[in-house]
Amino acid sequence: MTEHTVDSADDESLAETFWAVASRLRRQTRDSLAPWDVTPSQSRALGVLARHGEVRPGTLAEHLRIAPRSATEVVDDLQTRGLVERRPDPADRRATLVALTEEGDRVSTAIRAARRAEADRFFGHLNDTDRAELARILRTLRG
Amino acid sequence: MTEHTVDSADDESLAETFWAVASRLRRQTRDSLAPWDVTPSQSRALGVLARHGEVRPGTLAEHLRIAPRSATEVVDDLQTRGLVERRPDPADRRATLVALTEEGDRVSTAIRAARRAEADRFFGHLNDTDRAELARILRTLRG
DNA sequence: GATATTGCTGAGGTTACCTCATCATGAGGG
DNA sequence: CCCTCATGATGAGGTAACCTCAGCAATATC
Repeated sequence: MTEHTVDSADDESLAETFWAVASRLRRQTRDSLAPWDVTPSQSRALGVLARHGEVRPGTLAEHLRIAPRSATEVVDDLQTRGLVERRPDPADRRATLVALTEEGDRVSTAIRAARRAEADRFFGHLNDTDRAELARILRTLRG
Repeated sequence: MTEHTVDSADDESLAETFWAVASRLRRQTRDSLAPWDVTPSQSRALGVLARHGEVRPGTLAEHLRIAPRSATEVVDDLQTRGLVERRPDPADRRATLVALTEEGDRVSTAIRAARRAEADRFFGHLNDTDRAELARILRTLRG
């Protein structure tokens, strides 16, 4: 078994604590996505597609705030998993449109529910007051 | 400039706000580390070494909450940059001790100051009460 | 029509992690 | 004293999620 020998004593900065929490949340998210064999970044892309319908890879990249080339990659992965399909953009023959398949639509709906449950579990360790405080403070920091 | 913020369209969940803050902080941290050509994970390791003095790779891993093998890697990188050195542990011939070099000590001190300034800038928007609250809440979430 | 721009993707790189296998050393039992 | 098991570090090899740069079409602009 692992022992909790982590710095709880010394003056860990706020930023460090923040990152520790972030990495825990990231791992939990990953785990909660495991049943669908979908990575977090794929799930984010599915979310955009569910909200916006068919979009070009470039547009997807903007929504995800990543480079266009990286969007191509995510789309590749989703396509091999049969969750999205590419079709030519009738308006511009250079462009492609990416859309959810039926399966992709099902999975994206299921994931949305799972993610909400997962967030509840994670932040559920807090009482209502703390959760509200955290939300308020984070909104201040978001800028 | 490129960070994984979730599409900020609808449904502002706690998790989404959290990640929005995370990406802002991450970018700022990266920028503030640039002058020393040290990655965030290396800087975290330097921090642990500065606080704890010489430690074994395995102990370092515990503090950083990463696998022992990954600590070996971070130490490798810091060693090629001349910021740390390995020496045999006199108490156990299987083990190695990792310690800051003089240069590593200088750099880690400089980084510490820069990070504090950066954190002040980032978390400085909060008053003392909120900062304390945030720290407390994050510590309960860290697990 | 020549030129610049846009949209996508191939090639190849980076960071920060991971697991599994190996090897030396150390600790405890018989 | 030997045998077995646990432990510390590391080699080998892998993954996710990004990146840049180059190149090729197709479109827009002048």
